[in-house]
Amino acid sequence: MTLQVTSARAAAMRKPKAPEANRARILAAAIAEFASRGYKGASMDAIAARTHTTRALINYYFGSKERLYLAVLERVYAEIRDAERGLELDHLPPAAAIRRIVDFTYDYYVGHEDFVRLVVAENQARGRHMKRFPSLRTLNRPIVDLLGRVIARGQADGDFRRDVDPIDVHMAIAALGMFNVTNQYTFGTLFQREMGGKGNVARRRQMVSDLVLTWLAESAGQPR
Amino acid sequence: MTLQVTSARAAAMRKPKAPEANRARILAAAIAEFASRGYKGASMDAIAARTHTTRALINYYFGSKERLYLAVLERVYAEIRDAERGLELDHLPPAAAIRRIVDFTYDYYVGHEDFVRLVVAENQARGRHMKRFPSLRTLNRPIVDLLGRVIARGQADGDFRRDVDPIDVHMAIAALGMFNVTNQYTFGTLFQREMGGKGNVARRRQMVSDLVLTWLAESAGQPR
Amino acid sequence: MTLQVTSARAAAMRKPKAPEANRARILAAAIAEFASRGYKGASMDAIAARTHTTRALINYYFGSKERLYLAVLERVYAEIRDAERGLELDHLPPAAAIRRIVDFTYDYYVGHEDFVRLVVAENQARGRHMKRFPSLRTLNRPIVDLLGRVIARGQADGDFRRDVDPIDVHMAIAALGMFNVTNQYTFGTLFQREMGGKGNVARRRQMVSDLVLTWLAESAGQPR
Amino acid sequence: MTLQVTSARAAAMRKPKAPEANRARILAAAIAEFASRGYKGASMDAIAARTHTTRALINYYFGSKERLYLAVLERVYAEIRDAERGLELDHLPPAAAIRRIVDFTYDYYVGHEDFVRLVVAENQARGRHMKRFPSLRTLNRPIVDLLGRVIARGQADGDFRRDVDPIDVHMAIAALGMFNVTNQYTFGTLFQREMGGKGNVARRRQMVSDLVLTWLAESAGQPR
DNA sequence: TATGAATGAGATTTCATTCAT
DNA sequence: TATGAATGAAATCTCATTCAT
Repeated sequence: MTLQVTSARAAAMRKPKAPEANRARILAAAIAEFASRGYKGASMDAIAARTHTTRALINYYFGSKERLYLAVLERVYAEIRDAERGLELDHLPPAAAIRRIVDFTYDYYVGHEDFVRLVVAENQARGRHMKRFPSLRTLNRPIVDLLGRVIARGQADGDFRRDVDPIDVHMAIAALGMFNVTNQYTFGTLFQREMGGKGNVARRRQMVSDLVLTWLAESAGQPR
Repeated sequence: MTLQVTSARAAAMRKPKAPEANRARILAAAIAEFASRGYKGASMDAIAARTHTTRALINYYFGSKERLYLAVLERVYAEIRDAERGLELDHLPPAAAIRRIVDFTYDYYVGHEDFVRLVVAENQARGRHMKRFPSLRTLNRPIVDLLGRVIARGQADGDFRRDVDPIDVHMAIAALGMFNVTNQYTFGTLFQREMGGKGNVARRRQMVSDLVLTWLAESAGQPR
Repeated sequence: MTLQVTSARAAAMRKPKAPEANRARILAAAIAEFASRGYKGASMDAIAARTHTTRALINYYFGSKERLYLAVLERVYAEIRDAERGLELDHLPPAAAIRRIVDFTYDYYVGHEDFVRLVVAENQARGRHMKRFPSLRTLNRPIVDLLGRVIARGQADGDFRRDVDPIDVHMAIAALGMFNVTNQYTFGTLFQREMGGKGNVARRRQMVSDLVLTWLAESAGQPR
Repeated sequence: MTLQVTSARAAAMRKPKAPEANRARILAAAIAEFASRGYKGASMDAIAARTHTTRALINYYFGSKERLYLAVLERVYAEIRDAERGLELDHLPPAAAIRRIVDFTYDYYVGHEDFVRLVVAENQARGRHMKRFPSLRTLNRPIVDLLGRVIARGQADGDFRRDVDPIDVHMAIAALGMFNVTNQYTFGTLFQREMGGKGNVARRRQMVSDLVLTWLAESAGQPR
């Protein structure tokens, strides 16, 4: 930013300091910055400042602001996929497994606001980047398969209704969990409700399980 | 930019054409622009161009970009409150009234993406404007009172469970309805689901009613 | 500034509230504003705000920003001329009369910073307005005649040197008095001296008299 | 202004030509511009035009208009300090040394109107920048020490009065010298006097020496 | 591999002035 | 006599990107 006038600059001495580490630090800073300010609001300079590098270096590593943003999206989706893969549900009865999935999802959103904000930002951008870059289109999510297996077990037990699409269930869980984070400011202000990670998180989270489980249990075992 | 000295400039014809109409057109264009691009991304020039006016005129009317944005927020919240007030539910049985509320809310979001996007943008900005301007903090919403009355009737009939907070119910309805719009791009792409106003809207909307009603009906009439 | 949209505006009722009083208030506000911020820095809006009028009205009264500024200059020079005319010196011995002139001038500058600032601003503008408008060029100042008479009396008494130009004396008095006001910020900061109306004003003022009187007295009564 | 989307812009040839020279040219142009038009009146564009660079480059070098202005102030004060340091007075008798100081100061102001105008402008701004930036507050000036030594020698010889504060003497010299430059337009017009570098500069300058020296000599050698 | 230098586009805001009424 | 409406011209600052080294 500031210019230092060195009359005779020594162009020779350069200190190549672990490019991978640099890259990782830039990516972490970019996640925070894009999550915090959105794509347009994010500043390459701010990211450079957070990492003690320069705009030029970031462009050198990632090519452009947009490609950096893509790397960010890829990273946060990879992380949630990894986390979902860690869920062990097979030893749980179906209803308990559903509660486990809901709790995991709800808590993940509460604990990873950056992820939530990035997803929202991408939607506000109408999925522009996701559309243009195939690498982001193929990201599927383990959570749907897990849900599918649990639901099947519940149906086999006669505890869950029969006409259930796992994606619908995931949508409901995600919607209820995300709203707690995404709309915390307007909803909290308008209705005097603590939201996000504040207030009675456990209670709000349990309501999500209850909603899903009562719906799954309805008419189960009855001819339709 | 240019340094040439325009000593005496000839000001061209002015046509003062109905200031109210101008103001209204500017506000409408601002709603679209802010909803489409967010606060930072929105351009005063774009709004001026959409309305065949100038940046200076917009500042003359609204004072600054921020105040224009506030006028936008106030307007869209006023509109949804007005719409909610138009709901007539007293002649409907409780369960039907709930369905009516859900349908109304769901359809309002689908039909007013601008509103949804503005709410999301304000949340992404961490409610900065809502915090700073008292006029936006006092906006309450009729929907909660309506819900409260319907729930009370259902409880009186013994059809709804007893421990129900209307704000919780509104939160669930809003969450499920908003997600359909707010996350349509990422969710739609990742799980190959048509979202927003596309695909089987009625089916997704009905699932919301079902979720809420099965939850409301649970344990009703039983001692707790 | 703000726009109030009155659907059907009553163009009839106007309240003509003493145009002269308005004009005077505007002029007073303009003196303060131009003195405070300089010609370029002064804002027509600020003047309008100080007087609860509008930019348009000011232009209506004075024609333009420049003509308003001219009226300001004329006014403040008229005021100092009037004040100078009030000086009664004939009954004082020459040396005392000189002290009286110095004190008056010094105190006038200290008590009328607006005047001083306007004079400085006009000089910073290289006398542009004074040059262009004849009405400002003819402003002479009674102080020089007063000084001339006092000096003549002192010379007649043999107390003052012979080769004295009253304008030179006025220049010295004005320079020493103005500097106290005009350079108070830089000089005060750089040399830790209270200046302007602060600190030991009487002492600084007396040094001016002393300087002038010792100079006037030098070689007096001696053949040259 | 224009809304057209320049998707991929072809950046033209750049010629990085000696950053130090650029910086120096910008600073020189800034001195002239700020001195000529004051802080507010100065235009970054004008400075850019004078140096065949761009506003953006100036911001790149100096950060902002204000910081550029600070660099200007620092520079001109550094220059006068350097010039003052060059004065050699020890071989001169006290009275002659005083004349030398007066002549130097008077001529410096006449020959460096930019410096004088910048000092005046900063005072008109009420020392805002000097206050805010510590680097400008610590600027002291060698001239006061020089004066102090000369005065002490004169007192030791019994030629100068005893109760003398060198800062007071400098104030008088500066006031009389600056007035010749700062008020040249109004004073010259009102009293038909050539001022600044015009007219009988030597005569006006000598009057300053005379004033100071007669005052310094007064009561010298007498018990007080 | 890395970076300082440089740039052009774009964004908001201020402001004096003018016109129709 | 007075004013609301409207405007064009500046002015500053930010920013992503690129080039030469």
